[in-house]
Amino acid sequence: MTSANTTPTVTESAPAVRADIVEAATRVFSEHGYDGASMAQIAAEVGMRKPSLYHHVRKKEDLLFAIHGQLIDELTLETRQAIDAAADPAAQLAASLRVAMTFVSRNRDAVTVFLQENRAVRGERWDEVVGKRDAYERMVQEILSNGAATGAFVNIPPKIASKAILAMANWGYTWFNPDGPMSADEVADIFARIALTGLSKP
Amino acid sequence: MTSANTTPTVTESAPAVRADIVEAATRVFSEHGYDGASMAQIAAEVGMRKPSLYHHVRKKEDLLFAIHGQLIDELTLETRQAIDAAADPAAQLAASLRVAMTFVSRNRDAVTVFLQENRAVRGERWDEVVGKRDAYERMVQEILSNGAATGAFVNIPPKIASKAILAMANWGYTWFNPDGPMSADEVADIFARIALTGLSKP
DNA sequence: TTCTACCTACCTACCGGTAGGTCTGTTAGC
DNA sequence: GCTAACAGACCTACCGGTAGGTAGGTAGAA
Repeated sequence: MTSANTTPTVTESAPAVRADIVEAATRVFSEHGYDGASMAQIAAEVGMRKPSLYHHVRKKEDLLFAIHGQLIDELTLETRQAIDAAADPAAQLAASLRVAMTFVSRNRDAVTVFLQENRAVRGERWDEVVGKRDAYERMVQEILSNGAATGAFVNIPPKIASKAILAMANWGYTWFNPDGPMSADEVADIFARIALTGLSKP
Repeated sequence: MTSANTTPTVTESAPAVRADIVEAATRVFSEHGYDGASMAQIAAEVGMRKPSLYHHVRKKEDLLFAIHGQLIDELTLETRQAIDAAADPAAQLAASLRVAMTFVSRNRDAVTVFLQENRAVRGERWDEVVGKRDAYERMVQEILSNGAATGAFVNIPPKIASKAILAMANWGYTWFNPDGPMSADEVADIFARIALTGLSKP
């Protein structure tokens, strides 16, 4: 049994097919952008005609919504687990960066869509996703303020510092190549080194 | 007399009007994305009808091209000057970050287009822009390898480290608000602190 | 029979871009 | 100084094409 939708915005149907469609949409959106992609392209990727898509999906926007929701849920879960398993703020920060970087590496297309196609992410319908996105960022901010409280980190506004740290991992979607010379873990360790040393007290 | 174009890819006409159009396109592309934006919207922003636009611009793509070219030229120039005016690698790195961050702050729309709309940036026509973009990044990489050579910085692959550093500034386009509580300079100084400490030897 | 999953055919809206005309200010010839 | 030609800048009307989405039908499984 595949996972049920948290918000069933879409006509229920064979969940496996729907997952295939979302996956195909992820690839097509990533390559052509949300506006540049056509439903016909997505349909072709799944091996059906455009109108058949509408048997499983109500609107084009639903696909974008599904991609965003799925991604932020998975990333939040993985990060939460990594944080809980780490001993102190420094280890938590390193673990979060590692999760983020490997996540970007493993889900390049989805991350590309998530970070690049948020123009359409507006209005009531999206508040849920935006809220989760903020909650994710708050997890990182909390590590930073805990670290500042215990004296592990220098006293820098967590809202700004979190931007710097997440930027490193997020930006990976523009350049990181999983088949390149370095693994996501190796890159993450370098970034963690910069971040941890950069935030440590002199 | 206003400045002549470095590459006259577009029908010459009153240069001031053309500049207005590029500026309008920057706003509209930034808000709706390249594919989501229409020539009619851009025309309306300048106060004319769509067909009149084509008196000044040959194709929609020319506008994107103009935005990219203009931005990378300005950013490169400003960064070059800042680097040349700084004494040592550490100061150069801080200065570059400051230039990048204030640039993002001053040209949010253009930077948004530059960083977000590069799907269409392919083919012969764009090689020039891509080359300049790489050259910009190489400037930063050089600071890092110089710093590693003089012993100011720890020995981290400059290609990776430059990604981390540029990420901080670039990512600013997604969140930084010039009317917010902190100035671009203040944020840049924080980032520089993280980067410099993060790269310094233990 | 009824439901699911798919199809062909089609609708409306809008896109980038063109054709071709008009208005206006500048210049040339007398 | 007057007029005729010209060119730049803009317009309305329109084209071919494609987009998202719908109508309505069919084949097969239960």
